[in-house]
Amino acid sequence: METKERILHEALALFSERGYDGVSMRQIAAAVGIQAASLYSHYAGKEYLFRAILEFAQERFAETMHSLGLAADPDPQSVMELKEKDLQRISREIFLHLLKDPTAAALRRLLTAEQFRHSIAGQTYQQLYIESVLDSQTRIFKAFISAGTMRKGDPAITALHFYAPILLLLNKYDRQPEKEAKALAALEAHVNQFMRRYGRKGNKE
Amino acid sequence: METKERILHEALALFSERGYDGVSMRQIAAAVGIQAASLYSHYAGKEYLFRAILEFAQERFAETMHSLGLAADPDPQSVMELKEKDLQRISREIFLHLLKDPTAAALRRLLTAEQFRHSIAGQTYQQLYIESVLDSQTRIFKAFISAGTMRKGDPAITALHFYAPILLLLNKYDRQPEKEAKALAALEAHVNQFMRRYGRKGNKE
DNA sequence: GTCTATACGCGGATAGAC
DNA sequence: GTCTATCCGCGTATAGAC
Repeated sequence: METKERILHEALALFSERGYDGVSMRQIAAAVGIQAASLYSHYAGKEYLFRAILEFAQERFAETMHSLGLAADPDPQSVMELKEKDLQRISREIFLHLLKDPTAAALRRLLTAEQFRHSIAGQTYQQLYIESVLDSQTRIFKAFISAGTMRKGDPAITALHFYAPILLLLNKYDRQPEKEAKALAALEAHVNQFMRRYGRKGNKE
Repeated sequence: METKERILHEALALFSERGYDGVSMRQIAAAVGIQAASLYSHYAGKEYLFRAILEFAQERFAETMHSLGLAADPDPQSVMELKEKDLQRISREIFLHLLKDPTAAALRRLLTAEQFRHSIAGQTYQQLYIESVLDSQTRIFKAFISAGTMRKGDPAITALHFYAPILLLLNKYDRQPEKEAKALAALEAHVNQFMRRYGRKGNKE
């Protein structure tokens, strides 16, 4: 990996643990194994390094969503082909990814922590972890409702009901890595109860 | 207000905007109108001041919950007397309080931002904004389900379905104070759809 | 591109007078 | 309890040699 990339990853790891102001350029350089002055050959300053991390976050997030079949600009056809069981798979995959993938978890923590201090970080956090996911889910549920797979209801609120608990569980189990099994059980219980309440078959209850 | 209290409130306001490491003791002193050295007559150091804020957060939160009829250690009788319509009122009141009350909003933002850096802040965040609320709501829904007011289902998951969207909406509209009306409309739509899905009368759909 | 050396301000904190 | 004065380390960043 090139030095510039190594700097970005080491900085991300440190920032996500101690915050932007809690990490010095010297410490980042030490983690990379170079002198602090050398960082300035790659990034014009600490702020520029931080912005590069924000851009990296957006790229990574888009890639992840795409690989899970949740592109920001999806093929309408592919949305129609999604089934209810895909929701179980997708929610589980996205949950584990955001919880355990070191880079994804570091980015999420960093954006969460810095959202109020740097307006760009706030916008990025909002865009990635709230709006883009809700939009994506809203499209899916709209298709489900049209197709009769799900009960009628505002698709945006339905997406909120599906996604918000996932985000809260992520938050809750973030600091308790030893309870991963419990986290997954809670996630599954959430999705199951959601299906019973929102799915067509749920009316039998 | 005593100097010690003024220090705590000014520090809270500054920390919540710029973070713990983003605010110096000199800046806090300037906001209060004294010299930095004088702060040490009230708090032994920056860390001690921060911990005092965390303790204050717990007290304030408990008071707020109590005034909304959501004590941490509730009278079982009072829980039974809650009605469905109380949910609308409570959710609206707690939402507006956490969103707009300056002290409550500052505490929430500060704890959100610092949760990964100071383990005590992380515990406090988790305790206040996740566990205590979910526990409280779980008790209420358990009572509702027993009383037949609500459909059967895991009360803990039901609480998750009720509270998680509120927390997400709080997060979403935190940086958009001009959209308060929209935020309240979304909150009401959430609670309404929740009622239709979970309430007894919802079966008619 | 990386190094050493260095500039210079600001950080938390303390001493001691009033 | 508040002030002035001060300590000293660490922060970001630059200059210039290799």
